[in-house]
Amino acid sequence: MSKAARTKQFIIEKTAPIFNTKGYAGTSINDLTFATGLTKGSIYGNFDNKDEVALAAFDYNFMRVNLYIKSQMETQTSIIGKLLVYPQTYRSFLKLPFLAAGCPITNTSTEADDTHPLLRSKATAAFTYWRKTLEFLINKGISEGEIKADLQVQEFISVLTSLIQGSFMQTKVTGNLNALYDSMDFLEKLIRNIKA
Amino acid sequence: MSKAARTKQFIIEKTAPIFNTKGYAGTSINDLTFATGLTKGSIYGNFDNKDEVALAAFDYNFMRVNLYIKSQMETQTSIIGKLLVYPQTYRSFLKLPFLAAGCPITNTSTEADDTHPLLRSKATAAFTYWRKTLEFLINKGISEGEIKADLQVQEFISVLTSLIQGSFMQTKVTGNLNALYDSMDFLEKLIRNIKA
DNA sequence: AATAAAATATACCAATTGGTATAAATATTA
DNA sequence: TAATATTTATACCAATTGGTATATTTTATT
Repeated sequence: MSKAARTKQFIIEKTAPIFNTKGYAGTSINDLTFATGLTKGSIYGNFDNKDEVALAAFDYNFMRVNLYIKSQMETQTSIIGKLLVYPQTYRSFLKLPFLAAGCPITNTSTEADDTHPLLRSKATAAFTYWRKTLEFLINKGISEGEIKADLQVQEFISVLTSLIQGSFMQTKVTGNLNALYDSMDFLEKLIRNIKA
Repeated sequence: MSKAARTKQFIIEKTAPIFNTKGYAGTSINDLTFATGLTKGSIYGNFDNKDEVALAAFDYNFMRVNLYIKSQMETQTSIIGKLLVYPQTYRSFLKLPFLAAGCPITNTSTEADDTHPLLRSKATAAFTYWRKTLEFLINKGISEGEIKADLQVQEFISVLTSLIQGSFMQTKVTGNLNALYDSMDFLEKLIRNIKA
């Protein structure tokens, strides 16, 4: 790994939480120099513009959530067990630094949907990826006989993702954990209920 | 209504959609003059600063959604019918100008949760109000025998609000209506299912 | 160790940011 | 209608915005 690649990575890691917290419009180049301890020249030597840093930061934020979920799933053998990782992860978001500032998909979606096409397409791709992952898991569960064959897969996926995004956002802003816990309780019942 | 009051109202009405679309940090004073056709002096003559316009704009955006829901509920006699107004409203968001740029609560929540205490408390209050409204309706339904007496009211409210917020946001950013329709189908089943 | 290449810091740029003082125009009231 | 109060426009402010040219330092190669 060259020095340049390492610095680039360093900039991404240090600035990703800033973008997730303050948003794209709310984050200035000065914020980036402050977070990294580097100068403007150094940042513009590694990235063409603010956009590029923001896009890389989103990828990084999304990847961190993803890797965590994946690693937790590996500790589970059943499909139901793997699906339960989602409510369990978001339930404990306060202990997870990459979720403390909010879900990067939610944050990016609401800001970028009408303002920033590039970030928006990143957020859209993240949803697509998430849904594909769920689809693959559930279909596997169905073909292996663990999950009910008559499950309405797409509806189930929509409900799961909506419950997570909606309840997490609500709890983040109100500071009241109940909305999150209630919804995750409900989601866990839903997941256990699709068992064949 | 004095000229000043009318101008103030005019500024709020014209700028509210801008704040809802671009967010607080993404909206400049210039955007406000552009949207209103007024000059900076005129805006600062009616508001102390950008914050005040933003807060008034949020109130206005929230009120519009609220009034619409309320008016739709008045066409319904049963509590179940009134509850069904929520999924029906969000389902048809494309036809509703005040929801086309996204739900003001969601947009404000995700931007302000870690950055803007005043806006954040507005968003929190909006959630509290929404939940109280639901609580009142459901408890009325229970006492009148229309709704199951053993319903877990708080959990139901959390699930309802989360499904709406999460699915609407997802559909807004991906442009795919299915996530919204799926979740609203599911929510409608949930609502019909709490009938005594 | 010398040289070429890459990375970083400094100093700058025009444009835009939120905000203000003041003058001109418009409403309101006596 | 005249006087007063309010509302709006103009012109300005310092600070910050994203970005760049260039000089200096650091890294990699021979």
